[in-house]
Amino acid sequence: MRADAKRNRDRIVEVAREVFREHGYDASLDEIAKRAGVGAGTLYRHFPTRDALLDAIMQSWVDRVNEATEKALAFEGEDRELLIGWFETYASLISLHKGGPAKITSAMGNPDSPIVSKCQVLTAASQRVIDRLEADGALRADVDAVQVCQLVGGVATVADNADQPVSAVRPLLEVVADGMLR
Amino acid sequence: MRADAKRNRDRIVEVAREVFREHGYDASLDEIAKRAGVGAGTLYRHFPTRDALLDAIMQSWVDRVNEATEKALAFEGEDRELLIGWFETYASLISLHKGGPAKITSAMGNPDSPIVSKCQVLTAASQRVIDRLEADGALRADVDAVQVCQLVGGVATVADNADQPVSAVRPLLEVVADGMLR
DNA sequence: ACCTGAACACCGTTCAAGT
DNA sequence: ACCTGAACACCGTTCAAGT
Repeated sequence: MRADAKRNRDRIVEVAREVFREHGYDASLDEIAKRAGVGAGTLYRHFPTRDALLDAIMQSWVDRVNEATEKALAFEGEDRELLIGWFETYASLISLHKGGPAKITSAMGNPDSPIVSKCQVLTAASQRVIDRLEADGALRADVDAVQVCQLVGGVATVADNADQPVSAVRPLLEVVADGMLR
Repeated sequence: MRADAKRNRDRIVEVAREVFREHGYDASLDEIAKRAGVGAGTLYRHFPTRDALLDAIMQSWVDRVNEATEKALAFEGEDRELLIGWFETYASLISLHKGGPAKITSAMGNPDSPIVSKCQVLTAASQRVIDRLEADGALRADVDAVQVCQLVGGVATVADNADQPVSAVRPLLEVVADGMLR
């Protein structure tokens, strides 16, 4: 890739992150191009779809997911608290910007989504939490990681749609946790 | 209201119901006007916002909610089955068209929403189911109707976003039910 | 009083011309 | 090889003119 192409690409991703945070996932791509100082065609050349741009944005976000997972697993205390804590972390992680929770959760379990690899990072993280609880014998046998991601994603979507912080839906997360635990 | 105005209004609602079912809640309002055989301005005169049109569509839908509630309450069997059955019914009721679950669920508990009255119909219905279960002593004390609507609405939104039928998310509804029951 | 539809604004997407 | 930005298409919304 040519140096100027790489520079443009990086700049677009950086600006997109900013604009998505400000205006949500439905933000104007034209504004992103303008703020990045490139023509509209350049944006489309690098990212043929809106989702491709989202995928690029989430590249650096993977590190944060892994960090948060380690932190959750290091928690020493009651299983219920661990689980609810992870739910809150998970919900926050997918609340990158308005429209994010719905976008990510609907991609969950869909192998054709342009952001599959990012969903896998999330399901893998949830799987690790589940494994830890399963080892404690604290879990009902029939829950899998994708279901957990969908459920918590659904709750996060509720909060996002209502323009409320994740903390506002904590009672819902507690119900979900209780439904999963023995 | 003049006779021709009423005729136009009714026609718009009827067509909107059809078009929303076909193309989801984001369908083009222009297409609705065209199919209804009215000018774009006429649609805007009767329904200044997209939500006002949705509210009108849901007018007749209220009867269906009440019917379904009676049917759910008439169920004789285990509490768990009753609750899961109601969840499935609820999820189907708010899946009027693509985008419906998110729209309705985000309006839940927001007094300024243009479709508040419709949300109240839903929460009242859920409250009746909750009351029945509470009388049986089957419920955890700390669940209210709005929370139930939000949780089940969140699950319905997951199904809707992934273009899947309500039946596909039944395992998630079971987890929610188990979280609510003693 | 109500309706029509042209006009405007806005945004996504493409592509010919330029470097 | 990559970029630009004008051009096109599409849709929401308004409003002057018509009945």
